[in-house]
Amino acid sequence: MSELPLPHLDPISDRAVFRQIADHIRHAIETGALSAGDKVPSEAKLMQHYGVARMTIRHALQILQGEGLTVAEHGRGVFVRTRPLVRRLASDRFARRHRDLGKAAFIVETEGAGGTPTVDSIAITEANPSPDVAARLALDLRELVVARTRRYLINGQPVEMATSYIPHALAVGTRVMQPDSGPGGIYARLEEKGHRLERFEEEVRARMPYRDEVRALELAPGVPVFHLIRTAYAVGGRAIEVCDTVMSTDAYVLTYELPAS
Amino acid sequence: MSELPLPHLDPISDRAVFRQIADHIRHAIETGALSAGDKVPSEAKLMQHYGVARMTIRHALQILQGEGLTVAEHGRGVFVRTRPLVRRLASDRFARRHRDLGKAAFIVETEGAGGTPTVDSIAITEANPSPDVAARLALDLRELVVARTRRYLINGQPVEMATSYIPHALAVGTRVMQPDSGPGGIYARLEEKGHRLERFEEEVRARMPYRDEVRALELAPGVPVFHLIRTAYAVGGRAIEVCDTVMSTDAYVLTYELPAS
DNA sequence: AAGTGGTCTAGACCACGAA
DNA sequence: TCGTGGTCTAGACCACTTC
Repeated sequence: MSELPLPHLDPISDRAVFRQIADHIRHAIETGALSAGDKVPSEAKLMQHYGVARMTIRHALQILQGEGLTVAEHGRGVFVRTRPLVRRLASDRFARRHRDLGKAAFIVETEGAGGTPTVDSIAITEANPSPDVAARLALDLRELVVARTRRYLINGQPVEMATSYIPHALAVGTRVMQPDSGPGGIYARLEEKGHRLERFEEEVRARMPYRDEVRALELAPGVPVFHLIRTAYAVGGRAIEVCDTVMSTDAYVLTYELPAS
Repeated sequence: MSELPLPHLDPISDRAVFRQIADHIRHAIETGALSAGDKVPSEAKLMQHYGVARMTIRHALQILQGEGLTVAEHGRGVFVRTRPLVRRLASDRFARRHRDLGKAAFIVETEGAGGTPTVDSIAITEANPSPDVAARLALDLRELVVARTRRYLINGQPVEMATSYIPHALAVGTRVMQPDSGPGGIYARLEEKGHRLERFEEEVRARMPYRDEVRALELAPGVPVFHLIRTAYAVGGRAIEVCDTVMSTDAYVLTYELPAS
């Protein structure tokens, strides 16, 4: 406690004790008295400092963890969270000129930013579409779609999980159904087959992650996820792919260009 | 408990008891056995059903609340959260054709969706820009900017808080500095002054809200916020406005159009 | 072994809401 | 008044990390 001067409880305030304690620690983080990676005083020390029961201290720490300000590490202590490398996604990231390089966009961008990219958990299946996917692709529920799932990592840290759905009729006989879809990715394969891409529509939501997302993205408590649903339209207006993506909001800033006219 | 059949604890599992209980209730919500607005069994009933201490039940309920699945109402009970009216923001929402109507975009859109729009907490101040705003507007830190802050509500429910920053030199002698900026809003005023808008750049982040945002937007626990920073560029490339917006992720889906070429 | 957080108990008193 | 959730206590035992 000698390192971190914390105030004492205000006996007059009707603010709950655990909230006051959370306020003190939050303030220390916001002012920089505790900075990223620093250890928060242990529960035992905080109990002694404030003269309250352990559950009260734990409640306060839980508030901060829910706000995404701290992480607890079993047996080591509670630490101020460090922010990972942030990846900026530009709205022209699917422009054709970025696709002719022969390398996937994710690889190029990550290496350009000085990180080491990895892609794993690649699974390719054929199944009937969900009602939502079917509606977006203007398909019947009994038609087949190819689902390509993969997980993206930067410096070994998972940041994004994505599943693409492509009508089976468009995928047959192409590398779309193989783990390595070839230079330029599946968009290049679809364009080779005569489906020239015209535009994409992207829906952006944010929410707290589900349990399996917490596991797959190794999310810290209190970190929301972006949920993107992108539909690719070919010239003529036909939807030829839907991509459903969940990404850590810690690792991404999305940027878009909006027209004025 | 007769209404909601919950399983009992698995004595073999090494999954923590409070997690198992949270799993059961979450499953009931996901399968629709409990739907939006329904009351979760009271703590007392859950204690009896599972034969555990009250703190264990509370811990389980806290997990669900942190996931944004439930809300507790003091003296009434714990309820499955209801989703509010969702507003979809299109990427052409600042196109000039939407501005010539004489009404603010927010009003038109909300009325079109059958809601009642309100704008309050309007504050207009002059001050030096923050380093971030100054950089985006290519201003010196000693120059003045006009800050317009307002809060938007739908059916009395706050959904969005926004602050616009405009270089003082562009705002003098216009209604930009008055609470009612006139038909078409501040963009129309800036264009009248000869600053024809060319494009907007929007940065999208998501995170857990700060305390003051929880208050101002009346956010339920476990609901993240979108944080948008939009910069407006005039023909010639000059940045003429920065708008900083915090919105409930519950109330919004953002949609963007991406070019393929 | 010592220190840390993770889980759980069995109570207490309080504040709020509905009847 | 009664049932509800909100706060808090004072312990217990366990699992993990560091030394």
